[in-house]
Amino acid sequence: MMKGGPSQEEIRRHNLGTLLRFVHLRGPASRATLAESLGLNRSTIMALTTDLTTAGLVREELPRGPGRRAGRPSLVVRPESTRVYVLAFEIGVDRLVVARVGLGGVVLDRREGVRSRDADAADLLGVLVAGARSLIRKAERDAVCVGAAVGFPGVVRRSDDTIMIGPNIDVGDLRIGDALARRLGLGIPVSVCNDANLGALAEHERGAGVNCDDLIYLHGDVGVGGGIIARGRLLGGDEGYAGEIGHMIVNPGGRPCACGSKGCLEAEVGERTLLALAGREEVPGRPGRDAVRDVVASADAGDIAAREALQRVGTWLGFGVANLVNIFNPGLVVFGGTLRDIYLGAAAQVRSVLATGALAAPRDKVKLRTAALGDDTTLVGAAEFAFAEVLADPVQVLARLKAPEDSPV
Amino acid sequence: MMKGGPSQEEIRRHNLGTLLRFVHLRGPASRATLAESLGLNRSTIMALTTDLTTAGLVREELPRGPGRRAGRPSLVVRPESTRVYVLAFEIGVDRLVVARVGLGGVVLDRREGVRSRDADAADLLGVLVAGARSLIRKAERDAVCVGAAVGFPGVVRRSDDTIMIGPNIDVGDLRIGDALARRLGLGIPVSVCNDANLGALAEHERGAGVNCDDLIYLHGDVGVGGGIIARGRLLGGDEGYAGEIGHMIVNPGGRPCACGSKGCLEAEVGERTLLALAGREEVPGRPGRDAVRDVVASADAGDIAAREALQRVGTWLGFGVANLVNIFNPGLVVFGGTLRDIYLGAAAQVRSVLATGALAAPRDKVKLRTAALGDDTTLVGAAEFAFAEVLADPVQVLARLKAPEDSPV
DNA sequence: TGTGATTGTTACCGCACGCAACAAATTGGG
DNA sequence: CCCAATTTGTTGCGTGCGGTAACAATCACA
Repeated sequence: MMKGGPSQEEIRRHNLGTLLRFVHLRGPASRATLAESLGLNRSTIMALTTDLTTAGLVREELPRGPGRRAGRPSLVVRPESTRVYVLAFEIGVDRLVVARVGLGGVVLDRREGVRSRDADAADLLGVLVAGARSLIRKAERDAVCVGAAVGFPGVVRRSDDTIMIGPNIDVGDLRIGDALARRLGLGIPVSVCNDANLGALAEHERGAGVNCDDLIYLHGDVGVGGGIIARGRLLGGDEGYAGEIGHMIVNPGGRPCACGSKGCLEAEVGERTLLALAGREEVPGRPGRDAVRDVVASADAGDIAAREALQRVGTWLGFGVANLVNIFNPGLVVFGGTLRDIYLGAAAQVRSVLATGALAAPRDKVKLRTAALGDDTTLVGAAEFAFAEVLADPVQVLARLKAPEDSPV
Repeated sequence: MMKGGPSQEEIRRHNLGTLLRFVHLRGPASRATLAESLGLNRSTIMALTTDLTTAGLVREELPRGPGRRAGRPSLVVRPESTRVYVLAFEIGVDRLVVARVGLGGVVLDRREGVRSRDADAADLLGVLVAGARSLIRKAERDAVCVGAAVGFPGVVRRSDDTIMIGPNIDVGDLRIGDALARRLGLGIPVSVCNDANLGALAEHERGAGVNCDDLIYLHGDVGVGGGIIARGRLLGGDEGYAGEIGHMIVNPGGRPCACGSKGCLEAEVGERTLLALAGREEVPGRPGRDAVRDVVASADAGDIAAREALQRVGTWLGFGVANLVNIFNPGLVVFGGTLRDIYLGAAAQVRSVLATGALAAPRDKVKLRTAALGDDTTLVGAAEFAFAEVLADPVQVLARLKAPEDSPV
């Protein structure tokens, strides 16, 4: 049923993780604040911060400037942002990004490049590896990489990080996580995760949903993806495929979708459909994002075709959101990627459909927002995903990384 | 952020709860089995069982008959099924049920009655209270009631158990949980929960989904409801409304639904629609369940209209399931209530639509099953819901119940 | 009847956290 | 400039929980 090991070690692990996560997500905090927030004793907080300091994960400093209250000033615990970092990769349909993200969520350095839609897997890997190496080279001498993750626009199996479908990027049978890990040679695994799932994670932890434990993130690119945060955690489902909201059938018998079905949300509100409805041609080599923005701008400027296209797309988006609201009762729905622009251009229509299509009770309190992290949702999500292991067991993970010669596993 | 209290007590609570839950769900088990399954030491298991025995929650006995292996026979820990029980209420559209369910999940005693569809809230409460009192009277002298819960076919807010909508049962502004608790006078709160949510819980813990931590339960009655189990826990959403799958719009612009929208799953596959499509009239006073069974039987016997009605309903059900599979990636979808009969009569159609409407990856391993608990899903779920508190903190809850005069809270 | 195997029982140990007392650092007032 | 009040760092000690090990109890089998 379950194996827990000695439970006292688990308490310690849990408390170390909670403390580290606190300063990672909410920034530097005084020991007093930590004791208050975590509900732990002063002495316990000291023991924990001492451990983390020894491990090199946090630093304790005297607060600068004059304290506002009387009494001995409390030591400020801050994450070692420059010494502890992860590699975050984003594989987009139109771009490739690699970033070095420090503990605390600071993007220390990044490399970004466009990607032509017919480039193959080998090109892709080469660019990512070269970018990562260059980032690592520029890092400080004593910096430690504690994780790495890739955001990918496709269906990814959780058990072995295998890409099952990559509708807009062909990677064949390649396990890009393993391939990247091998070629980087850092001795750390590279996770692969669906881009919209990562977006949900990012918006939940650092974006529009920091105060909401039940939210849905909808991401538009060439396709439409989604991620669900339930009870504060990303929903994976039985094999990690959960969140493929883009293939919810909102219009049975509607427009054909790349997945083989008809009337999927993706088929009705995707970039290509919007352009077609607005009477525009897809320009090869031009990022879809710009084209979508252009349609929204034209609609604002009075273009009838663009306006009708947006309204039509907004209607189907509204049906999709209504269904999600009924099924999940989220506190928040976040629109990212091209859906951000589409929502901004069709909010009234979306809300109108939602008003008739969703039950009053779950509809009453749900908020609709655009992604607060802009175009970095996937990247930030990948970084958070990569940090997950360290946050779950800070000391052990760091001990393993610092003595790679000794213990084989 | 969080308050945990002394962490060691939490460990104890957790282990006591885990042990009690084990024998509650999987039946009597030897100490040796428990030690193995929970990953705890013999001595720890002894300490835990001693606590639970003292509290009167379990009993330890020498195993009957000859043991099969050599060595000293291990004491068997079994739940005190007759001494510790909960009250489970089911408010159905056509029936009312009260049951006394013992720890371990045994239905010790029950009272069931039909309910006319125009009965009001006062009648309803009267019947339930009378039934419960009669059950309590017949119980043993030293039996302890440790919880109570009601399954209700409507939208229920979690924070205060208020019924927001009861489409087929009018209870006005009445908070039936509080009302029941007051009239029973047992000093224990009575929870109220959506019936299909409870069905999901029941099928997960004692039905078709015991080995599946990500499943969806679909329940058909007059309306259609649902419940989602994700990572082994019931999904509630922001306010507890999650699971209103019956109001997912599968057919935009389709049949009008009681909720005001059109083309909801409930409107397309509900009892009334099936009867209408099959050319049958609703007979006042006749339980819908029988009418649905009759249609399925007729279809099997060759009735063309019934067959076409089933096929049509099966198509929409298939679209609904396909969407759920794409969004959640469940390992299992369970059909209960009238949907059990409908699925049995239209399985081929449902699977056919699922095959084209869901992505290959999540579709590949999902299983479709009928409810293993038959018509008792809601009742069993209510019992499990009522047991939740004792299982979370066995000793404290029992201590509170045994000394109600002393501590005010 | 004796032997090996398995488990119940008990005393003891390590560990994590809370508590309380004391030292240190700061603010503010006389 | 000094002192009281306040807040926090630091340290030693106590409590409680689970693990370990040794011994006693009970079974199957030869």
